[in-house]
Amino acid sequence: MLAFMNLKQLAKHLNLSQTTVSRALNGYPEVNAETRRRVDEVARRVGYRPNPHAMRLATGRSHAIGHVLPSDRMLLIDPHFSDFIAGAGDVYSVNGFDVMLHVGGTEAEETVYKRYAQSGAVDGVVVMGPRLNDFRIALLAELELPFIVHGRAGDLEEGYAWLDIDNRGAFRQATKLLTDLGHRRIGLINGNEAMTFATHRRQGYEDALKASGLNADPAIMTSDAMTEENGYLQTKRLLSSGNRPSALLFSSMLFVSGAMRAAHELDLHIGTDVSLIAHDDGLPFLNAEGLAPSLTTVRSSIRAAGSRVAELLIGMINNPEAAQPHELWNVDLIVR
Amino acid sequence: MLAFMNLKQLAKHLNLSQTTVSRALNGYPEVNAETRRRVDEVARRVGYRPNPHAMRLATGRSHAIGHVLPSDRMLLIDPHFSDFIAGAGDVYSVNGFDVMLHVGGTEAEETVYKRYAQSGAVDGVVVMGPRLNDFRIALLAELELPFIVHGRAGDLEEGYAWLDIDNRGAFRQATKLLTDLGHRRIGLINGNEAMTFATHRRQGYEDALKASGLNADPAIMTSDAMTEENGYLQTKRLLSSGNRPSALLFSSMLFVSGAMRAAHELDLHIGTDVSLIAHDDGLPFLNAEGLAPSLTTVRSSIRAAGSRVAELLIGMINNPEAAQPHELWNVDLIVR
DNA sequence: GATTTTTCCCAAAGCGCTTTGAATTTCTTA
DNA sequence: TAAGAAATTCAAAGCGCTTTGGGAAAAATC
Repeated sequence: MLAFMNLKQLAKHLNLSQTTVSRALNGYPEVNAETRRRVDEVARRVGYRPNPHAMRLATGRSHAIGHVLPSDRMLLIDPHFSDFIAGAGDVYSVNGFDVMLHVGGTEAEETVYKRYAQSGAVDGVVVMGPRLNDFRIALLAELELPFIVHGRAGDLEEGYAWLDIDNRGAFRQATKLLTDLGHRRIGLINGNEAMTFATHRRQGYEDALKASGLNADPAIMTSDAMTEENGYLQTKRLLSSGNRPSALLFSSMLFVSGAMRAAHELDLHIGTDVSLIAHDDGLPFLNAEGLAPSLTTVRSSIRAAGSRVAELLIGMINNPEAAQPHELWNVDLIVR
Repeated sequence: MLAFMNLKQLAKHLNLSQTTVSRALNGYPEVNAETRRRVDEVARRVGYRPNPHAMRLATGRSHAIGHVLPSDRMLLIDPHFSDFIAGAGDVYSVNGFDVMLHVGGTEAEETVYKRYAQSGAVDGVVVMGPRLNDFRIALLAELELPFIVHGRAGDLEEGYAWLDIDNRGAFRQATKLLTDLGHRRIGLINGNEAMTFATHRRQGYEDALKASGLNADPAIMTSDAMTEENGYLQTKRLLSSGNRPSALLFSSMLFVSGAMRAAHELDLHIGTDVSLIAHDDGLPFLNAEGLAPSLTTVRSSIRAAGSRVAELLIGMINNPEAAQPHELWNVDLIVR
């Protein structure tokens, strides 16, 4: 069992030239069907694997996708990330792509992208957690490195590929559901509004309030990192204020964990004293269905988004001429 | 500004041979100090970056570390993972290593490791979430791919490098604290015991019970994926049983979220009706300090473990002759 | 001053793959 | 049946770097 055979040896073994073997293996047309069969069979039998570094050097393609996580703490550690990458990773590996992950460190994020572009270390990158006017978009466009954004950079929708969920629509719907139920004072516990998804959610919320002739009250709108603790703190603050909201809208299930804790502490009953609706990314360790009283959610699997983003990016890499994909996903309002 | 200059061009630009330039850049001794200075300076000025693929092909070293996540769902999506990798990633990037992440997909885990070993795609790998007699350890040893295990494979402690926390000691201590306080019936909500860390924790728990002349009662010991929902379900089950435990021990803060929900629902007051102690991995989105009533924990930062594991592995790669590192970390019992 | 060392640098040979350009062989067509 | 076309195959030239095996110049030794 010659585990570490290289092309040259394999070719000799087959009494063929490297050229022919290489072509046979890579599916080029100019090779006899019978020859190809032989090559494939022997290659499989001896367990031949082309050396990826040599392949990369020769082709200039790396068959790797870059994910760069800002050194900025909050995004990095975000559990939403691991679920996204779980979805994407699946697609990558099926398509023979590796993931190059870059986390924090001293090297500036910008430098990492430049290095990637210059060296061909990756064939493309995924931009996660875009901000308003995110600098990465301009940078990557200039570097001519194929990339796709999970989310959008503010209102900018052209000039780059993206996949986003309709955060604005989702929160509009959710808020409308509450106003239709008669709620007049609805709090919003949002994620950090430096991120566009949070901005969009606030806009949806405001849309719906306005449609009902209500004004958004900044006193009951918050914008913070999505942690259990912040969910607790903000909920407690809002629910213990004099003019307390009768319903709360959350940008993450992580908030909800904390919120329930706060509600219980204040002896407020969820569903009667205060209504809760949350955005549910489908994080597997935090299941909305399991909550009692069951929670109404706007649900969109972040994992599914990861898969699709990966597919789209691979498509862009394989076919650079095609138009930049833009996908806006509807979000399911699940009334419970 | 010639951003995409290669060695040849750089050498010509400097009126030197590629050899000399390469050596100057890589810190070899046989080059004149002044020459080296010139090379360094010009290289920096023109922004020269060696092509990593060429480098890898020539040296056979990839400057990348592999992390392979089993397709098995529960580990993969585990938020503990993202915090571990956050710690490791920092160290990698400081040392010029990339992370190769492989997630699920159709390719068998074993095949991935073989491919890595054969092709030199990575210089080493990190094994996460080891199980009793984990097959990866034998495999990687046979493949002669440097690797380090975060945790241990059951009682096997030799023959591979590892870093683990003293789970057994931690749970022994935590349990002892409870028995010292007079608790006689203590429940254990553990992670999946296929993982060694969970087994170790149970053993520590049993050690302490035995030391107090108590018997472990399987009826109040559970072993499940560490999710909020399981924490809720198991806590509810245990606390609504006839002979309910007066204290509960949790393997994860995720469990605790659910547990608090369950306790509130049952109208049991935490701290008086039932005492809680949990293992706290220091996940940033789930802060034990923020909990009220504040929670006693055995705490060990999974992120710090990630950093240290990365350091150790890089050390092993740079110095293959050295002895395999074994590190057992004490866990802090934080009484609140 | 001649010889040996040391210092510094270079040309050229890989690393293992893809791809170009050309050479065979086989098949068509006139 | 000879010439042109099509089908296959090959030798060789890269891709951009490291590293081996010398050499020339400078320094040290006798």
